[in-house]
Amino acid sequence: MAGSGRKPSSLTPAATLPVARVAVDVSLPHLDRPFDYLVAEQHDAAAVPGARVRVRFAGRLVDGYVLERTQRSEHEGRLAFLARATSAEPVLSPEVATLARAVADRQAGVLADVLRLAIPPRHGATERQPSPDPLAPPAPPDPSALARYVDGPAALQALAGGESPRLVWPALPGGGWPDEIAALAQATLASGRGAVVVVPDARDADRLDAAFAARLGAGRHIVLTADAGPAERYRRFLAVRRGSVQVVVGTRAAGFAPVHDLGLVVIWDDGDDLHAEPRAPYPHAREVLLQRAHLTGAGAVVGGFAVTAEGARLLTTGWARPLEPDRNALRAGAPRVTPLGDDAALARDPAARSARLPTVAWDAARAALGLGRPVLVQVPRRGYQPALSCAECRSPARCAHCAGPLGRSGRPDVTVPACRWCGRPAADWHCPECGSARLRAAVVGERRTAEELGRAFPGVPVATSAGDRVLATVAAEPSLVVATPGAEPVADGGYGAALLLDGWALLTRPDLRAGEEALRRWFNAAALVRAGADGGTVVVAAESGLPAVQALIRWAPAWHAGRELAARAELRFPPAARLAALTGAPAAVSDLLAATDLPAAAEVLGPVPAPGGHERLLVRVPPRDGAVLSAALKAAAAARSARKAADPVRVQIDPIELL
DNA sequence: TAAAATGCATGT
DNA sequence: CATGCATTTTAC
Repeated sequence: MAGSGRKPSSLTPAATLPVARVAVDVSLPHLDRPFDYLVAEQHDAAAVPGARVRVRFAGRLVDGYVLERTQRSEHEGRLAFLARATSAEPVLSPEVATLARAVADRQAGVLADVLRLAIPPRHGATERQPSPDPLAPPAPPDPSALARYVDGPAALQALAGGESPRLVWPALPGGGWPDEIAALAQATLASGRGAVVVVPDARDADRLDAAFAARLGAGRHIVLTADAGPAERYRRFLAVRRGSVQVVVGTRAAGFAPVHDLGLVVIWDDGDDLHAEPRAPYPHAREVLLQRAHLTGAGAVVGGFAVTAEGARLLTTGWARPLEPDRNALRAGAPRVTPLGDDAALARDPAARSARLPTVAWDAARAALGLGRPVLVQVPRRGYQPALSCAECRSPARCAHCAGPLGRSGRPDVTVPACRWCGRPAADWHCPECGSARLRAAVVGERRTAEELGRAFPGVPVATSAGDRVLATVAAEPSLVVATPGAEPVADGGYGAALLLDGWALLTRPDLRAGEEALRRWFNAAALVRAGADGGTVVVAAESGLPAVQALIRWAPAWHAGRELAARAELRFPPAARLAALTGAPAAVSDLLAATDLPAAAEVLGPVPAPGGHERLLVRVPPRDGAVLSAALKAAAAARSARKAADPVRVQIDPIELL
């Protein structure tokens, strides 16, 4: 102290609320809590709750957000001053701060990682520009906008009246859904509240953009997707945060959009795995939005042509109610569905063998083309991993111990199939459905469909839509449109027919959502086809006895979802259980597991080998223990990071891609 | 990446 | 067993 005067003496703390609680941008689990700093007079005005700041943390300068300003600190030691107040823009709203904390907790992850997903990078020049003035609330929509659903008009009236209905919405086929979502947002706006709508990809966001502009007029909604540049992205984010716009449409990160007075969250096609965030802590947009509705008391709509098992569970727990289609509207709108029968019949069909296009499908396509209408052909994507199923009845092969999917790591004649979850070999496997002991690998999709179709229908133009060359729309003219699932263009007036040729490749995929996922893709394609009364036909290359095929024929998504949920409950799969996947170096995984205070009901499956010399281990608990499990895993990870354990372990809650 | 805490060699 | 210097740890 006898030396030169030190810098704290040159700074004066702010007169009131001199302490800032700061969420520092540090991903270490044991440092995932607020840290207190003194606010110097010169930073007093800018360091408001929600503002970005820079602080000296363990020697280095890091970014952070002010969570709150307080008079005193609980911290025993000396407080450092904020190094600087980056800007006075309160980008982190209290509501989003609470949401991000809850999401981090559920995912056994760190707040800083969630905030990185929730808040776009700052763009200073943009921040200096004003955002537009907010518009007055619009008139509520005519309740008839949802007249095709039994309780649709009532739902709109409830939203307009400030209530918060929670709905699972099996959407009617056709192109009406973007306007129906726009009507839900309009009703919410009429109550003075805002809405957040999350869709799987930018193409769906574009469709909603058009529908919202048509229904709400200009300036009432904003699109938040990843593809805008940094300045534009920040400009739109600020317009939302400043309250200029109360309706947000976008992809998964838009689920965190800081909409003022949130009244409604909507997720469209929640079974699409694009809703699963690939970056830590791997939150799923549906879970983010449901958590948000829970925390804020906002309404929630889980919609899509298909219904997921998670959606069905919201109904069985009573958290949500169904928004049921009117029976007449369904009968009038759904296409006619023809299953192709078993594949023994296909094998005898010479047309199927030569052109790979069964006669039934060929006839349906020719009829539609004859009426001057386009035909959609859905083909599997390349690269499905072969999974094992019963050679007789095609049921997926499952482990007798934990019901995980069976796989084979090497040649069929030398290796024994083993469970991909717990690693147990399944040498004496027998099919629980039919008793057969023979296994077969899944059918792998073919790629030459477009050329072959061109030869089968000479003179008819063939377009493809897949991968990075995706078409948005096709004209109401005779053409063949070959598309992979998720890349189907919308046809003006609807397709005359759709041929769903990927039946077995979809149904025997190795993940536990195979049936649900196959049906979801079929529904999404079939919804683009004209109504049966208008000649619309869907041909599906799968056996009519399968529940997924039955659900398509009867257009009964909720029925299938209920069955799927029951099946998951039987097998103790999510959402009827909570799973945590721990992946990393073998020693690190066992170290983390040993440090975890597991709930009594926890079941440990594995470890099994994972790519890169890693191992993966699963922990399964009943749903009610989900929060306890996440907290225990987080605590164990914190203990590891505190003692500087080198190799990391990835923790994923209910990971979407369980092989 | 800065201060504090701890470790360690050196000289009495 | 102080002292000075190097290394490790903490994290406001």
